[in-house]
Amino acid sequence: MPELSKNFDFHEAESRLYAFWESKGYFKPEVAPEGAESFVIAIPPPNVTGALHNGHAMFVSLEDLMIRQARMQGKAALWIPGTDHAGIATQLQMEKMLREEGIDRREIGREAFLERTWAWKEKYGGQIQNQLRRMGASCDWERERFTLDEGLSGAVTEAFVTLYEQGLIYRGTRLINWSPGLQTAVSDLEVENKEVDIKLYYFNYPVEGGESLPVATTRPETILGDTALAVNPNDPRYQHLIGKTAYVPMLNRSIPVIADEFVDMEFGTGALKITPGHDFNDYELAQRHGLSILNVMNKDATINEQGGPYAGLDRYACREKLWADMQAAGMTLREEDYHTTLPVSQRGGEVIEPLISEQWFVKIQPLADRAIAAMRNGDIRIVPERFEKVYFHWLENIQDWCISRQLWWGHRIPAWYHRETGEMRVLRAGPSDDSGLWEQDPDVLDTWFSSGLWPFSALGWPHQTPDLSRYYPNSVLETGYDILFFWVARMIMMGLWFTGKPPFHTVYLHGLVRDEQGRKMSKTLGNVVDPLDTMDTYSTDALRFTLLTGSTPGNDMNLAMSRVEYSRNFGNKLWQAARFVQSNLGDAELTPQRPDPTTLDLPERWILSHLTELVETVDRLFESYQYAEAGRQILDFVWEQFAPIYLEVSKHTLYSEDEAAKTTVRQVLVYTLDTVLRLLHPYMPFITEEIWQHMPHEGEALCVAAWPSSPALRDEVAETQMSLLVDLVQQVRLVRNEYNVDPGKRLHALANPGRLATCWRTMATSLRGCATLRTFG
RNA sequence: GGGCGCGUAGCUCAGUUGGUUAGAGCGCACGGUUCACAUCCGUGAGGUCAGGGGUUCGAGUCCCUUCGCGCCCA
Repeated sequence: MPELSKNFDFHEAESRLYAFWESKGYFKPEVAPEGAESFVIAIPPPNVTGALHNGHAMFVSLEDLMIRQARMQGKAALWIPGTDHAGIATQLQMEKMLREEGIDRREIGREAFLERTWAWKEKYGGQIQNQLRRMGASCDWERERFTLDEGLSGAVTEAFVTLYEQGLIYRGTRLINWSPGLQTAVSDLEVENKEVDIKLYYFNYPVEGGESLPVATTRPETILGDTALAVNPNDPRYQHLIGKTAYVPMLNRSIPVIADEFVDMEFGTGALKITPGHDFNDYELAQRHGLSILNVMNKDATINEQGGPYAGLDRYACREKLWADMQAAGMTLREEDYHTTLPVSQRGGEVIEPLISEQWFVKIQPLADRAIAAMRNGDIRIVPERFEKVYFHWLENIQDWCISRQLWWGHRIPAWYHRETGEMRVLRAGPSDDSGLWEQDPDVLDTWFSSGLWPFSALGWPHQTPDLSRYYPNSVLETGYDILFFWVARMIMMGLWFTGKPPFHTVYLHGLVRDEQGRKMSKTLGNVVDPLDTMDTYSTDALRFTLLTGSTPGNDMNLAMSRVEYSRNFGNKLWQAARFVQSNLGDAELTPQRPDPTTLDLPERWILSHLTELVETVDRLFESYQYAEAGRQILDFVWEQFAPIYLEVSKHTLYSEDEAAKTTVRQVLVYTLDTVLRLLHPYMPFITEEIWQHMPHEGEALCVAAWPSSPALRDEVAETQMSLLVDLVQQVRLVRNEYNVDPGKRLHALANPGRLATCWRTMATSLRGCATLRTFG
């Protein structure tokens, strides 16, 4: 067996070992015995345009840990890799690149745009996969999928048409969230609320008979779309105006004054202008009262012809001009500073405009009901549990899902319209007649519609493939809590609906990776830590171990480089311990078998007792997903017990002439190190594999070696006796320190061991070594 | 407005059925070059576990409350 080098050259080893594993097919579930229980994770598919960031590093570390442990347990472990076409994100990136060439996408048209995007994807879309490989991700790359590939597109069509046939997808004209920057509808979830300081504008709304009603608004431009005024029926101030006619400022359009209890008498002036075409509350109120709905805005948020003289103005320009005109007309009262939240686009950041528009929706309640039930009856659970409450709250108050997007990059909606008759058909295969009169809906689907199918579409659904029957349902779904609604809840809804089974039994949610001060990493703040740099400096194993031991489920983690450095140092400690073991094995043929308990002396009984405890603790912690604590326990064992105590004590025997004792100690060293390497492999796959290959081992690779079972060598007597000895060493060191004795100087020590005399006598030599004593007795 | 999380040493974090004297790393101070490791070893300083109240033989841990920070939902 070649000697271990003085230090671990991780740069060289990482790529070599990864290539070795992959070429051997270890990442494929087929390495497990036929009929083995399966363990399946579908990767949260990164954006195809993406580059590795710490969020990816976190999920890779966790999922690879789970997969590697399952593989070692003999399960058919399958981690399905893939990428997401990420509609909006990718299209924006492509548009930007075109702009840099001076091209507007509309100039080249849809076909050419898609062609270029595909070409770009083929050329550059692969970098994230290679970065996942660098992280050590043991995915089955032969099963890699892309959400826009043929199979998955088929799944999307099947899902869409099925829901349509079931009456759960409909097309309708409704008030939706419109992103003027992206020029598309977005779902509720893609709208974020941002706190802002703006103005609240007070003015007099003219009412018939020369009267007026004072009203306040934050968006004066919406006045143009008012179709009613509302007051609270119990408000004595405005009783006399109910039922009268008011006149829209500057347009003089007649609108009614109505009464509705919804109006808050305390807020503003206690009177409300109703703009059903541009406000969700007003829209509902208008439905209740049968008010007309007026749209005064174009898709680019300029005012349309309904705005009369203001037509063509941008919404904010209109706000100023209209207000100025009203001031000139003496209708305004005052402007107040006002703190509130505004809806902004998750992607573009611009203010979202509620707009009346014809879109496709999923009638989601029936799907949500099943998703609620599956969580309630325990078919699915979330780690940590508290997120179940969040999940229930969202599903119990869910709104229909707007799934159409006015983009080009995505799954085109499988609906066709007849140019002449206007007839619409929703079809799996497109119109059968080639009259050329059928035109496909130009819109594409929300990216999350296809991601929602991922756990089964990635396995071949709707076809009953062998993979689908073998690996669905998946086992665990691991991702960040920030996409619990976007992705997790939707996978559960879709999975239950289309397959009748929960797509996985456990959802593990991790937190955000923040910078050392707990700030979100962002390019503008300049505090982004590139995991590729971290791996270059400290190794992949160090980054993984840090992420895995530094975070608890559902909680954010502040990533401190000092911790990564410490993890790197831990790897070195393990490496050096392995070098010591290796260099003291002699010529004997050894295997990593459990040592024969009858041959063991105190130190051996002691270390194996702690090893027993470690294996059992790690197992228990793994079962409850406490990977951080488990990792720290392994580190503690190596750094507090195995290396500083057992290795030191073992020298006494190893450097002696007692061949039988030497064989026992070597056996214990090999066995203990082997067990530690197995436990640690899911955390630090590279360094553990490298050491393992250089130690006596059975089998081809640690990657596919068996997960350790408990040696069942707990020995409390040995633990107690040994800890007394360890204390003794510590006391001697303390005394030396206190009296400033040269650490190299050998001392004479006297002790009265009482009934521990025998035990102490056997240990005398070891103790002399640890405490640098000349004599001890 | 409703819900959730966090607050433990200067900094980053552990501490999951309540149980000895609250732990670790980094940093700091002091001391160490022979035989695995300076990516190391030894010794040490440093904490009203955010504040207050309660339950208990016993609370960092459970309950109530206040304050601060953050997140989600409306």
